[in-house]
Amino acid sequence: MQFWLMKSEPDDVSIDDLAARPGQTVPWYGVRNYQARNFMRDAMQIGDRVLFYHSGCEVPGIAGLAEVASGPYPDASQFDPASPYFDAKARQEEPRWLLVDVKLVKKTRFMPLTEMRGYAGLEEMRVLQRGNRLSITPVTPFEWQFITEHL
DNA sequence: GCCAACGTTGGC
DNA sequence: GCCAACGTTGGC
Repeated sequence: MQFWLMKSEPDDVSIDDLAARPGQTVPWYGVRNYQARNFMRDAMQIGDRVLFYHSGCEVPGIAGLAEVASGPYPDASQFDPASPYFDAKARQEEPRWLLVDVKLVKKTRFMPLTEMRGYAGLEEMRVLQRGNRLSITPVTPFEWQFITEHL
């Protein structure tokens, strides 16, 4: 079992969007970074736990807990010219971009990024490192336990 | 809106 | 294969 942090822009998909559809899975579409794609393709397992993080918004931070609900499969938005995630170089027979389904475990208390930065225990956390832009980052078991205990 | 950081592109 | 230019992310 591994742990991850996955960023979503709430204007796109928010924790409340997931909470409004209990039990349903959502495809984690739109990842267009190879490192993040490779985490989904090569490392994630069904049942892995996920910190659902709101980014690119007024108050960024952790909004809930989710879990990986599928293996990797092609992200349909890469083939859709109407989508902002369209990739003209992607081929149906050789998709570039993959995704996994995620499902909400629970909406939690909101833990702002500023609070996360205040915990000495989270100093090493990948998402808090300077210049980090990866939308999917691994979380250590210690960090997972620390955060869930403080939610 | 600004800007630091980083990834990608493309000319050579 | 190098690297400058450019685009994007994302916090502030």
